[in-house]
Amino acid sequence: MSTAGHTPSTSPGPSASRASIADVARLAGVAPITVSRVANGSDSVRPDTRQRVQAAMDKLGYAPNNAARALRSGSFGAIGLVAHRLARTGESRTVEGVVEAARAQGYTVSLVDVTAPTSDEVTAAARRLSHQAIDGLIIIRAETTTPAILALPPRLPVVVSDSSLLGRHAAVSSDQVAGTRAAVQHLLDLGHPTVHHLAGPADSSPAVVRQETWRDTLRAAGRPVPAPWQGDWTLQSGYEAGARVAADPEVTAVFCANDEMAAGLMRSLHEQDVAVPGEVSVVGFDDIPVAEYLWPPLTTVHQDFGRIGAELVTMVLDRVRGEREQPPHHVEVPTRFVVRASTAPYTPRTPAPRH
Amino acid sequence: MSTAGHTPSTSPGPSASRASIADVARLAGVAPITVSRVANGSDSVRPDTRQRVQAAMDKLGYAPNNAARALRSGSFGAIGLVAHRLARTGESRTVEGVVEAARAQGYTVSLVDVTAPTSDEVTAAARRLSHQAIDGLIIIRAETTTPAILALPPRLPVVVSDSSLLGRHAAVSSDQVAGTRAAVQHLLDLGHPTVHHLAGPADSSPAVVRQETWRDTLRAAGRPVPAPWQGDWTLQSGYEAGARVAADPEVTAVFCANDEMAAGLMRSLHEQDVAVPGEVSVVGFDDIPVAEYLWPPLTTVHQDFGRIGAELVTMVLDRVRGEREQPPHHVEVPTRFVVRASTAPYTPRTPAPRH
DNA sequence: CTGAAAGCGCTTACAG
DNA sequence: CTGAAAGCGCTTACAG
Repeated sequence: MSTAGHTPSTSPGPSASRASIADVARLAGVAPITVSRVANGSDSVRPDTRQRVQAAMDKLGYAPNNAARALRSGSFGAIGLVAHRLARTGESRTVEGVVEAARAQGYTVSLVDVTAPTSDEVTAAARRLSHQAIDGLIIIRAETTTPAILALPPRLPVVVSDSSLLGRHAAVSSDQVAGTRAAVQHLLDLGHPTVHHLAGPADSSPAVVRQETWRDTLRAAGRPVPAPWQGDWTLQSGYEAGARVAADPEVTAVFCANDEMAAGLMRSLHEQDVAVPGEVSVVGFDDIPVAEYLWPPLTTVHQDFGRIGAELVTMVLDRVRGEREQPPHHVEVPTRFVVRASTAPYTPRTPAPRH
Repeated sequence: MSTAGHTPSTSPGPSASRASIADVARLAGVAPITVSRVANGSDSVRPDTRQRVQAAMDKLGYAPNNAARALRSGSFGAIGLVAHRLARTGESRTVEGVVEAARAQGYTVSLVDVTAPTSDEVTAAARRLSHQAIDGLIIIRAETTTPAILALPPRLPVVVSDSSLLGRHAAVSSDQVAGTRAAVQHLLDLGHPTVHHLAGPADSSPAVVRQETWRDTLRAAGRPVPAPWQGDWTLQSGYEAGARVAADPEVTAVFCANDEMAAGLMRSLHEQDVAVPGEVSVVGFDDIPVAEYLWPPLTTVHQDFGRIGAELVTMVLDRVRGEREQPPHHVEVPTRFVVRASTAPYTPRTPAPRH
């Protein structure tokens, strides 16, 4: 390792001190504005001039200073992104979708996370980002159910992926209602007398939508609505719910508000020798990559997070480029119900306790 | 929804047109420089002046223009981050660690992804980011085994989390060697005659390190070294390897280069009625959140991605703040071997094919 | 503790 | 097709 930095640091490519537009202009024998035109791909430069400037840029390793460019032009080539707990599957896949779509449009993404999805935190994060020189802002899953008023910088185009802010901001969200309905109906069609629900946190708007739709679907079918169990999205909370499922032989079908809780639940049932799907059918939500490889493979509602990310970018850049402010509108990305092996036709459970 | 935008858009907080430092100075009756000092928290402002300026800033909803600030001061308050396939567990957890640590230091993160971790792609991404006005650059897992020369902008502090660039750039990485050794030794200690290996892609440097260490550990113990199987990190490739494991009764212990492949492998073995760990012990690498909730719970090597992210930020900001260029150094984050239920003492497998 | 002047590096009008 | 001038909004020296 000590042999590494041996040769003097004259790197092969760009020169050591950062070249400015004036340096390039001097070397090429033109005015700075001409360099600017070449750097920005303007048509109105003679081919030989362009070539001379290009050669000078290459020789000096010129890279335009984006701060200066942004200061003058008012456009930054960057989209701000506020996220919460971004290592979670849905979040990270959405971020990936945003970053890929942004790159395709020539934008980078400025990322800030919040420790809690409260409107204060989100507002502070947005403000920090707007200081960072961004053209538009995407907020991923503020998730709060209180329709918070975000005190965002004026004139900053904003798009959110949280349905709780619908009507107030432009939004992109999954069609949770259709997905939930398909999941619950699937279990009813298999003959289960009713469907139990392991819910997400009560302050999460997607969790609330899923719970309400589960309840409405049962009611529409004239089935009893059991009290839902309260989870918090984590594998651990699904695991803990397993004890209650195992203990109650009336429970033969469980709709979980996400795949992680379904995975935790299934593991708990395995440990207690309750057969899935022989005795209890389990359905998840999200279709995380591992869902297909759980044991048994999980029946779930697929969300297309990548497309949500791409739609968010499309919407925010539409607003960045559009002259006038557009009315808040809403794009709903379809979900897809995926039947695998964690659900089976109803059979009554043997009420005897096991060990 | 049509009732939403009813009240005229005089938002309660900031005024409609963006206020500059001159506007604030005029309102507060001070010079622009004084506003600058207040905005930057300088000590040398009298409390009453500060208060007057603060009031004016609040009234006008003033937010400093970061482009102008950056242009003048040469500091941008942003760290560039190049990532590949960032929705994967290790990547997204590392990104989260980076973003959290950066926020704690008052920095935002400018994120760009590459479609392939080649040196050309990474170089192009770094160049795009350097145009974006960043103070330093973090490259997550370039992953290539060819010690590529990245043509990075001069004077830009760079830290990578790829051990293949060690000695060339400052780096943070997991202690893969210790983790792998612990995993293989654990299986040998359980009495298995040898340990098979489901490897990661050959062009990935962590995959190569894990494979080499697996081989060295077997050799050091005087055990035969079976030909490794080739995977590609995906659940699917683990699942496919399952057919070979099931078909060969000599295989009683498999060290997988990551948890996803281990999960795919275990599902395949379940389907073929090969008992885990009764007949085949399985070990993974990474300790993804679901690992503990797989069936059976997966024995694996825990990597602390969050800490890797934090160390990356510490190192790059050290270089941003330091006057002189420091010699490339290397931080190795410890791994931790976690024994769960997918491994068991050796028993010979029944060679007969089943049902 | 406060300020007048200069300039960071670029691009927007305006000329020619 | 090319350029001289002005200025985007801030902060760095330098005074006082």
